[in-house]
Amino acid sequence: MISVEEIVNRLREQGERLTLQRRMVLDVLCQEGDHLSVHHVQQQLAEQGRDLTETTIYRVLQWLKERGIVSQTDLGQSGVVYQVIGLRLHHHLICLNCHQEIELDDQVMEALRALLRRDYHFEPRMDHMAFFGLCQVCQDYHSE
Amino acid sequence: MISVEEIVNRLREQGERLTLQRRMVLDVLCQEGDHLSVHHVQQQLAEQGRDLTETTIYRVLQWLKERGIVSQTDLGQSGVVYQVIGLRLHHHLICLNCHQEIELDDQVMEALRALLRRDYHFEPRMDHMAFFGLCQVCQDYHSE
DNA sequence: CTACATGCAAATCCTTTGCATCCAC
DNA sequence: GTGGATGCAAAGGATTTGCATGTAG
Repeated sequence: MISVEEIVNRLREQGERLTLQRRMVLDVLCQEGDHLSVHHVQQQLAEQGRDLTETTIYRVLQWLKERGIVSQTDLGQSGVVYQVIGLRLHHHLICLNCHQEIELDDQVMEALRALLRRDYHFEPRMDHMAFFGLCQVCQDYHSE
Repeated sequence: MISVEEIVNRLREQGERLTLQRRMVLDVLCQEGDHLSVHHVQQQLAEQGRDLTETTIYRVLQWLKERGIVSQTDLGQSGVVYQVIGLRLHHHLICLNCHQEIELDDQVMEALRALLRRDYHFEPRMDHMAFFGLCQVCQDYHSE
């Protein structure tokens, strides 16, 4: 489990500047955990009476992403979402037809990761992927 | 190898309406093959003295995508590109740091495709993927 | 003939930028 | 004190929409 304290300490050790706004965004990310959009982060904070500009949220999330703290995922119709890396590691299968989102265990990525490391000397950052295709129901329907 | 004729015939058999504009977009996609953006398609056509509105290009590409004729890929910094599926099948590794793009043989996707089909009854449409991470040079640099 | 596709202009959505002010270290 | 972060307003870019007109089947 990952806590805000843990992340803050890690960043401080790296000599990063910890502002109130950065802590606020991290708070929400750790509380909510899943699939937070920029707008969603702002809403959550507003409900707690803590206001942040969208601009700042974009900048903080970008900053966290560059430091490997959060992942950024484009879920297609559901937009772009952010998530603390390591907090409930998983991925998604998204149906192009009915837009159903199926959750995918991280384990399925291991073989591909290993292959990319070994054969391409590439260090993948596949922390929250979205794969598109057709779910079983829509496959059957399409082939009728 | 896939030709415009072949695609047009396939669509006609499905009862799709074949307009001049749709043929024009298909022409460019089959001629150029690789990584065509909406803007790029428009430019290519303009050079041949054949003008199309961006709106129409968006609509045609969307239409082709829904019918499984073209793939749509977000390459990150390099934007969104389209490509005829089956025409030089490949994928990309993209460095988050230096933005280098490494080409990836389609073969590496087979195991994951098989797993998604078998364990999730999901028919993946992974025809032109982009995976992000760090290339060897940037890994070494980052760890200094 | 008719339903569907296109062109144009305008709207919309998401994200970034410039610049003055503020604050963490 | 000072460099970097924030807030605000405005710009930017990509994509979508409404509606009149055109055209494939």
